[in-house]
Amino acid sequence: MPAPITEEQNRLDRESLLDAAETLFYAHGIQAVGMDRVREASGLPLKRIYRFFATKEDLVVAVLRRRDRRWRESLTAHVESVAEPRERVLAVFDWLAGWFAEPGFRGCAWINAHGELGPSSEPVLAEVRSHKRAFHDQLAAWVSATGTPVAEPVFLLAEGAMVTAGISGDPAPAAQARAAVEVLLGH
Amino acid sequence: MPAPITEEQNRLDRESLLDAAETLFYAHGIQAVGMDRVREASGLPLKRIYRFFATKEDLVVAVLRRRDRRWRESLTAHVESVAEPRERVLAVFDWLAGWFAEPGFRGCAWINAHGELGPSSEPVLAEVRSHKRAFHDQLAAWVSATGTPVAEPVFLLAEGAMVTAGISGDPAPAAQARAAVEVLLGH
DNA sequence: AGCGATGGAGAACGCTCGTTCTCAACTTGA
DNA sequence: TCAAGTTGAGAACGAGCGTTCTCCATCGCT
Repeated sequence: MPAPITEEQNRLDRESLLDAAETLFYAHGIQAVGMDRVREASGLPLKRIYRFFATKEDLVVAVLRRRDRRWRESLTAHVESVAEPRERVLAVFDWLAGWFAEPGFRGCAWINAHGELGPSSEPVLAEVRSHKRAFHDQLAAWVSATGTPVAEPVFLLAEGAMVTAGISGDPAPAAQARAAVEVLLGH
Repeated sequence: MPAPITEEQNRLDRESLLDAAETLFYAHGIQAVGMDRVREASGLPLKRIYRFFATKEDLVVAVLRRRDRRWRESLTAHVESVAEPRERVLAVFDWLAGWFAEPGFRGCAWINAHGELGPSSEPVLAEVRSHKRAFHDQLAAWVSATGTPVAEPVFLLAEGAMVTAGISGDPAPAAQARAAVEVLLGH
């Protein structure tokens, strides 16, 4: 064996690749970003990229999957740092407010991916549904801990806030949704 | 002048073109549908299509604009056939339920277009924002007639229902949002 | 030192897209 | 009837895509 690549280097490069692809896809849309731009941004040769992921579609799914893990971990960490069940549910919307206000925020990556590839890519559609179901179930668990059966409307308010903030560029929907959730949870 | 086309024929063909484009764009996504497929479905020569709309982007904007007019007219007709203000607001969600249950429903065309072209087409982005603002303002007027200051959460519930029904394919979010609106409007 | 396999850089391929062009057929006014 | 100009059908073009291939430098091993 001649000039191998260490297992550790492989892992680092794979993360760089996912970093570059995620940033580009989120900022410009998936279909608008060619594999050449991913190569340029990641610094990896095309050959290596296609050894990690056999097709662009595989790369897209991997990006969404990693983003899902990180997104829900970040949300969970924020929410579960609060003790009281009712406050926990409200903390979801505080976290959303922070997300919406981040520079470069362009809406929910999964809603956007659904709009772009939902009709044409079965694996991407499955990944989007999986993410939304996971978020729904997590949120429903937090809501149910308050003893108030309002999981569905709270979820719809969160989704409405995401899509509206994404389109308008205004983070205000997070606070508006939060206020409505306070009412639904009872005073 | 040799072989002209009547003004009336022009109008009919233009509508056929918009019909074909709207159906295809909505079903398969905008970027996934080439101008050749629009030509085939509309039966119009490419030359004529480009005389109506100089670019595909112009066609997309025209499709969204006509759909916006029809969509809001249909909603308004349904809602304003009801007299009582509170019932009017609830009628919005009945209308949404009917829409979500239509065969071929694939979510909100504007949310989808935003996901596809929001980052890359300024005219499409403007059209999406214009539609959402118009819907918001109309809905807010209906809500404000009830004397209850809950226009924003009602709008977010509607948006959340649209995006969730679009991704899941399940029309249930309309009824869930309706139930929450009943609570917000007071019993 | 030399062999052989591997990696990187990017050219190349096949395809599809949006858009434009060619050209024969046709309609109409003189 | 004839000339003129518009129309329709589709070929053609240039660009960009995802993906694969070529080629050379590089390294480990005997």
